[in-house]
Amino acid sequence: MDQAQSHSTADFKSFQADFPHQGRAIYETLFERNKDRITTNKAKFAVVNLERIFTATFQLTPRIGFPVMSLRDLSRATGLSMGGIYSYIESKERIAIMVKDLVKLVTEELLARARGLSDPRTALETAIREHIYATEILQDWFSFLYFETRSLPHEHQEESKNIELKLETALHELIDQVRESRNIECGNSPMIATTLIALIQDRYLKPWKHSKSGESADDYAQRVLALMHCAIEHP
Amino acid sequence: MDQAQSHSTADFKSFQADFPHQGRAIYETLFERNKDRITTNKAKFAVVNLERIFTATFQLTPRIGFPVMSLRDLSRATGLSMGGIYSYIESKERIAIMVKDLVKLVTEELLARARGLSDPRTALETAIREHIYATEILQDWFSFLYFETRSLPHEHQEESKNIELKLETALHELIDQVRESRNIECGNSPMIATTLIALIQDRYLKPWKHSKSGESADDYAQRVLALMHCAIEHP
DNA sequence: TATAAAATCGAACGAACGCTCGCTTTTTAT
DNA sequence: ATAAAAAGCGAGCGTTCGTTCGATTTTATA
Repeated sequence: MDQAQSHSTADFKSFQADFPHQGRAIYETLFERNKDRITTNKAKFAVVNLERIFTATFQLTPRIGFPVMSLRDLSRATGLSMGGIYSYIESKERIAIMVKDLVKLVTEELLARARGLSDPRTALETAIREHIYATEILQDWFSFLYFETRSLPHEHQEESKNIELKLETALHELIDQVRESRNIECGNSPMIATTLIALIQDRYLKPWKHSKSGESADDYAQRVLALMHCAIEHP
Repeated sequence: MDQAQSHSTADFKSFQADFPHQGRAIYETLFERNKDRITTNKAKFAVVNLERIFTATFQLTPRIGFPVMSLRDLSRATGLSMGGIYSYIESKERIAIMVKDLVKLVTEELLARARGLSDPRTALETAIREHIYATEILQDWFSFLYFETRSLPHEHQEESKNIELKLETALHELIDQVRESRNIECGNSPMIATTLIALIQDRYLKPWKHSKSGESADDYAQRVLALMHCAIEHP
């Protein structure tokens, strides 16, 4: 119990200290969840090579886009042969599907934890703050999914949109709960939820804008929350 | 004078009535601006075929992305042969560059007009409202540029980002002017400008979200402006 | 250290790509 | 109506793509 909730802390540093989806743990997760599609059996090999594959993908795609990245590019950037790569993916598009899978997993875990908090205001703030923190750590993954959703097979494309729609609905409901507890009535909760998601995304989608200012994730989260409370309280 | 300012009106319908970049006029502009690259001489042919090419592009790319759209796809969707298409574009990537060009033209025109208004509050509101209206009319163009900027040659990629950066700077300065005139001091103007752009973009980038609610451009603009004034006045 | 198993390799394959160019059809002008 | 000019065509070019599979190297086991 204590452990399961241990990283619902309020600043980035302590979030990062307990956040499970970082470093090689990501690739252990990926390996476990795709064991049947991967011909290599030993985690020892899989983890290091999956890391190579995704690191190279995130290095190549922001400049040129996923469809333009060829497996020869990927082979060069990973140091693996084409055949080597294909013992970890059954097809090129599987790379994109695995990214979608991890982003979905992380988003749902964070949302579930926030929803578990009893106080609506704390739940709402935690949901937003932790999404900003998680997308800071997993920027490459979230950014890739946003821009490359079009490269996914149709059913996975729909699933990718649903990740966002579910989060938006959850935020909108939490906002309504906060307002109820304070007897504020206003119909613009969906608009505020849209704004919040747009701001969370803006930060990880436009590093060329945000990294220039150098604002920390903590400061950004604080600004987003301030704007949110302003909008909630002055309808 | 009167005529030059004639479409700075406050609702979508009257904006649309005077907005020049609509229908075949777009393709006349495109033809004029690319005459030297287009082997066809007569506007009569160019306008109808450019329209076919861009209509087909905007029909194909949202599902599959620009790099995956082949010229054979485009040939099928336009009814033109491959050779026919190549008398209007010198290369596939020129399609994307022409989109960037038009979006840049429209954005700069709107911004210049808004800046020309003397009252800061009116200027700020006009800039935002008209951007929402213009992106409603030219949704395909703005959406294409956002997602396919990666397919552009490097220098055009930079230019595409600069369109957004210039708009953001302009909005942030206008917000400061509004605050000055009311003696409100606060350092979060850049954050509000970021929010405004994120909200304008959200609407044209996610039709699968916004068209569901059926909210009109007028209503959306009203909500965005309300949120903005709330944020400006309660620092 | 020998041997079986697992992991890795990369040349080769058919398909599809962007683009060209000699030809045909349509339009314009006399 | 006829000739010259413009527009449109599409098979074919060289290249590159994602993917495969028999050969080779590395690892695990005894």
